[in-house]
Amino acid sequence: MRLVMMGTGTFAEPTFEALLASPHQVVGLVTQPDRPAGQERGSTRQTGRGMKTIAQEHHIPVYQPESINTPEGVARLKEWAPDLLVVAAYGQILSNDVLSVPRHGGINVHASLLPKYRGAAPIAWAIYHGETRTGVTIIKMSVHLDAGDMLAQEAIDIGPEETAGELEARLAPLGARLVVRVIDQIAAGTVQGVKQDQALATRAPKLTKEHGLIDWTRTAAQVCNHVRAMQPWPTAYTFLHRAGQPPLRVLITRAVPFPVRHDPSAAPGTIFTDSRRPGALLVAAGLVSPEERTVVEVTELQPAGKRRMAAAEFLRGHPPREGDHFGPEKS
RNA sequence: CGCGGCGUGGAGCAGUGGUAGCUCGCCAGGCUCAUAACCUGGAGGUCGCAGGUUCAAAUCCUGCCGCCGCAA
Repeated sequence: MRLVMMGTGTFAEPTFEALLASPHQVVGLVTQPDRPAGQERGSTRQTGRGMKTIAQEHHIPVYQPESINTPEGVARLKEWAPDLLVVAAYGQILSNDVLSVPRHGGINVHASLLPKYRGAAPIAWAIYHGETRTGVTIIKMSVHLDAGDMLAQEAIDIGPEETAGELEARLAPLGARLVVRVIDQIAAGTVQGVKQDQALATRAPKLTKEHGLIDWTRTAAQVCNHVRAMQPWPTAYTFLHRAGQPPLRVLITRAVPFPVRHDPSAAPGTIFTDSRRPGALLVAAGLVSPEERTVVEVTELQPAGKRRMAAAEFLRGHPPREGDHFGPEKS
């Protein structure tokens, strides 16, 4: 079959490479336009090789429209005369006109166990809500977001300390395997779809920076899920409040629940240490019962303008004083 | 020329014109049944680099290099 790949980012790469390795013919790549890429900064942010680079290595034509849902976009797709669109983390909703171009329409690789977590950030929201199991679903695309019939699904466990970035890295190859299987079935005419149960559908909206703000009144487990879910982007953050000093923005990059029973009268966000845990930065979190307040151990963080550091290092320069606490910018 | 923060002994920080300091680590010794323990002594910095202002600069000014955050 003649395939057009539509996708952006590291999640799409394994799928793209699997298509290229398959007997099917990849006739084009549609990906997001190049955004003005900031300065190179030594740090190795680029985990993937880039969809565009992969396409060029295989001499696949690339199309990067601001919107694919224009007459021009549809025309370009028609020129490629695809039998099927394969979509993974493309970032644009496809119009009916676009989906009507190929005779088999489009299929989407979605990183959740649909119908749960429909939307742009299924991995992060699954972790945020404390799920212990998630997976990949291949769906027939329809005009309604992530609501089409399910063509294949496979589940995996989520590690107790696994971040969204780590989980994505495991889900991407899983999706690539599934999608190739589904394409073979479509080609053979043996594919079978299963309707989604609308009643079980939940939303996983696109993340923004504001989603990173930590609410210390939630329980320790919830705060830690939040931290994992926001990693590596947009990253959980809070503000360090000290007497006589302006709030210091602090990114929290790793945190685990610390199983101690803690004084319920201590306010959420209060910073303290414990002799049983030398070098540990502990933060009071929300109540789980009137008698028990849970505690978060922050193990890695990044103060504004500084590099990422272990909690023990941070404590040397910021020894906790009475009244120091984490919280929103104003408190 | 997108905006901003920062570069001070091995680590993290304070110090904004006048003898370079704190916490941790390290070395030596002491104390203790014991403790992220405590006590004593010690090593380790040309305060990113180069100019300038000044009697005097980590501290003010200019340029450069490097690191980081935001915005994309």
